[in-house]
Amino acid sequence: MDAVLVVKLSSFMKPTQLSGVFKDYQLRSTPVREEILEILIRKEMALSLADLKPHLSGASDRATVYRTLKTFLDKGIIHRVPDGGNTKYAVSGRSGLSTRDGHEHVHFKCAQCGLTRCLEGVRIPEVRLPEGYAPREANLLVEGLCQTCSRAVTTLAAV
Amino acid sequence: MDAVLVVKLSSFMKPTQLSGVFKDYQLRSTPVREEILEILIRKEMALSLADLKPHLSGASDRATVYRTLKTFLDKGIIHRVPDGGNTKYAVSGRSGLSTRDGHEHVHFKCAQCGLTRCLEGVRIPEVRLPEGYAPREANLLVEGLCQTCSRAVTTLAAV
DNA sequence: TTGTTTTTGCAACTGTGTTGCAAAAACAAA
DNA sequence: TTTGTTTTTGCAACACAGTTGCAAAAACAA
Ligand SMILES: [Mn+2]
Ligand SMILES: [Mn+2]
Ligand SMILES: [Zn+2]
Ligand SMILES: [Zn+2]
Repeated sequence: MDAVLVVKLSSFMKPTQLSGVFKDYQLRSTPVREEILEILIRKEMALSLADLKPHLSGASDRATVYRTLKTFLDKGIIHRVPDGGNTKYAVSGRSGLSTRDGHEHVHFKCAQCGLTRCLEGVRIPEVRLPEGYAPREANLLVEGLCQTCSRAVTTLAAV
Repeated sequence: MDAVLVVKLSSFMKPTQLSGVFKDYQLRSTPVREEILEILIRKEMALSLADLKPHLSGASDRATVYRTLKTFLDKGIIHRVPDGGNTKYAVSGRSGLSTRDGHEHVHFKCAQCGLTRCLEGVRIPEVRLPEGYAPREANLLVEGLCQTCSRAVTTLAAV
């Protein structure tokens, strides 16, 4: 881990600009990497391998995808989003700050539609631990209904 | 889910008393169930199937163990403890309250020794979510050094 | 274009968690 | 204690996650 480079990954970024990102991280620019990173950027949600697969253009091996994700993790391009099911992955914020950099945000999983999102604006509150515990990082997953699904419920109730 | 029965499961409970617990939950008392429950009670930490296995007296099928855990979950005897790795399980507090009952406590995973514990006294703080999100439950995992391991570090530094 | 280094695909493997089914065990009732 | 019913267990098979060794292919720097 060396990347002090703060690269902004936004969904407004053109495919052409993406290959430049890899140079910054000293990674070779390959079709698989570009495709995976683009999917993770466009879909603004955390994706598991299974979620990712249908978006991948046919030919790319599972092992390669896993290796790609691991590489992105190592470089801090993406972060893990544990949501109870299989591990999901999301790009490390528009700010370019990974979880390890202390930018620890809350994750929200919708019980209805199943989508998991980074709530980048919501910090994990401090907790007071018993004597002797030395915390280093924290992960807070909130489950419930997302905006879309809770609106649906409200609308339904109003009818 | 029906159990309003609040059964206290403590590590001071004798094996004989355990079989009584099952009756309260309308479960048949079997060797496998008694053994698994006893292990979960004695070890005061969250255990995965892999953690559990070496403590089981030889003959008990993986499928049976999983089914037993699921049964215990359904009855609220134990709760899931997601700690990033495989799912772990821990008895639902001395108070007999499961996570679903609103007694949501923090879990701590030690980066050194790998043990994951329920911090039953530490509640998960409320978080203010963006408009529209309707939270139902929350899970907070803190990683760092546990009491034992952080003490070891301190001691080492003092030498 | 060439040579070096990295990445990919394939295959094989470990481990988790689930399910159908028939035999065995638990229990309630006689 | 025996019997009959219901639940639990073990086995086998399965689907899927995630990892690794290795040789071929692709990326890149010179
Ligand atoms: Mn996130
Ligand atoms: Mn717990
Ligand atoms: Zn939703
Ligand atoms: Zn420790």
